[in-house]
Amino acid sequence: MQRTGKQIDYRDDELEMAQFAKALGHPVRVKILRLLENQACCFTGEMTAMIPMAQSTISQHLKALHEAGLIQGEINPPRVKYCINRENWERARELFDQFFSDSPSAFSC
Amino acid sequence: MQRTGKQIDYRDDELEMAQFAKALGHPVRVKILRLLENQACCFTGEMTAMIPMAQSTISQHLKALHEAGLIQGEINPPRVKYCINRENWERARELFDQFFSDSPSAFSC
DNA sequence: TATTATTATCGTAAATTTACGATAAACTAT
DNA sequence: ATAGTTTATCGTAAATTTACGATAATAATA
Repeated sequence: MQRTGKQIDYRDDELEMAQFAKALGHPVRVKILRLLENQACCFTGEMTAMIPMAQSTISQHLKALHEAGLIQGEINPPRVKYCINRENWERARELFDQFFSDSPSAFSC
Repeated sequence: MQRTGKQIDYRDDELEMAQFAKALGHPVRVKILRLLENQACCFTGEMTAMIPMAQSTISQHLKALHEAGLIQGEINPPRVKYCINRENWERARELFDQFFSDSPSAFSC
């Protein structure tokens, strides 16, 4: 909560990882990304039709994914077409891949 | 928040993904896992020495990682030796790998 | 201009997360 | 038994997240 002045020196990739992971840390956001991955839909409305949640809540989750950089929106009035952000998606893949594979020695502890 | 009776039918792997991701969703937990990955340390005390956070806070984060299944603790009185949980680590790797690589078509949207 | 359709934002309440210090618990060693 | 060491848990306060309904914003269309 950062109530003290103490600052922890995180590495850039630690912060990046955590940010991407945080965005993936809710099942509905995972579901949304899967839908976009499979091109099952792209417009916000299609998601709100498939997921029984208030439209405002979906929009909020889309915002979170957008702010994390995992998706991008293209205005196509009056609708918005969402897509996966190719560049950051690759970056996230890279980070997770490195993170999980980087450590053959870790299990002998 | 689940204040309504509405239940969303998440797939098992969506829930699993989200849970692992949530555990990875804080930089200090990423750092802790990296330390364990690199075998830079194993005992709780070594982490509290390296990370300028209250011992109770570190312990709380360790609990979160433990509950997510990413680490396991072995009591070695009066200390506790933490290690990465091999089985779940593999599972997480698999899930993230699938998730990120499963979709060559997603970018043409 | 008024209407319609789609999406974002606002205001909110409840739940959860995060951080801390203090304390308890568990086990050794004296 | 007592003291010391290490770690978990408790109690807490502040921040953030999550969900909702209501409303605003935007642009096409009638």
